[in-house]
Amino acid sequence: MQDQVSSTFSALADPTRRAILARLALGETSVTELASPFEMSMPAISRHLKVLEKAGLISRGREAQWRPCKLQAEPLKQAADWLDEYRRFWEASFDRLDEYLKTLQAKEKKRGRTKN
Amino acid sequence: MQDQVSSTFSALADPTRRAILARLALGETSVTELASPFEMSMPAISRHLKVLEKAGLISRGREAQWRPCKLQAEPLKQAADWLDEYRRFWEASFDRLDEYLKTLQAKEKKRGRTKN
DNA sequence: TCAGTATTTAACCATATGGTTATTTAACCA
DNA sequence: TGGTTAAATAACCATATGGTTAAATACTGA
Repeated sequence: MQDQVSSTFSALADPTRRAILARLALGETSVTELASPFEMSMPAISRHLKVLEKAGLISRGREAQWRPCKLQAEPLKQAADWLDEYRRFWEASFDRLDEYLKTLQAKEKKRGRTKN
Repeated sequence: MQDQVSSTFSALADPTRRAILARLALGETSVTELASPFEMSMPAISRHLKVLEKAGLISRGREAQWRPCKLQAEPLKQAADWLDEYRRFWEASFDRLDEYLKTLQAKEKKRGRTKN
C-alpha cells in the first residue's frame, strides 16, 4: 500500500467522503444515515467508507445489525502537519516571501543553479 | 472538473508531487532539476507538473528553453482551512471529546437516533 | 540554417477509482 | 423457523491515473 499521508490526502480528495466526515464530526452514526443525503447506492457509500477506514479516518463498531462509524482524527492531524510546513508561503505577503527566499539563498552561500 | 479542495487534495495524494512541492519551497527551478531526484522519465514528471498546475499549486514561466516552476500556496491554505475544522478532534483528549459531543447532543434536544 | 538542449505531446498499457445492480451475510423479531 | 432490515460483497462497466517510449515543439547558439 501507500504511505499514510498519501492515503489520507487521497481519501480527502472526494467530496462525498469529506461530507461523510463532516457528518461524523457531529457524532457517530449508522451507514444508512450517512448515506441518506446522497443520491448514490448503498454499495457506493459502503466503498467510500472502506476507503476512509483504510486511511484510518474512521473506525467501525458493531451494534446489532448496525455498523456505527466514528471519526478518527489522527490522520487529519498528520495531513495538517504536512501542510503547516507551507504556512509561511500563504501567510507571507509576496514581498515578504521574496525576502525570505533571498535570506535562504544567502545562507546557502550562492551555489548557483536556482534562479531568483 | 472538480472543486478546488478536491483537486488540491488529489494533487497532494502523490508522494512524487509532494516532493516536488518540497523542492519548490526552496525557490523556483527548472523541470529538469525537479526531475533529477526521481527514477522516472521526463514525461512522467511533466504530467505530475500538469496536475500541480491544474490544481493551482504551481505556476510556470518561460525563460529561454526552460519553463521554471514556482510554488503557489493559496490552494494549500484552503486545504489547511478545511482541515482546521477538525482540529478539536485531534487536539481534544478522548474524554474531553466525549464531553464535547454530549454538549452538542444536549443542544440538539434529543432527536434520538444517533447513539453515544 | 543546422545541431543541441529543454520540455511537451502522442500513443500505448496496466491498474485504480467510482459507480451500478444483483446477491449474500448478519442480526433482529415474531 | 421465516420474514425484515442493515450492510457488505460480487460482478460488471467506464473513466482516471501513472507509467512507458517515440516523436514533436521551442528555444539557443554557432
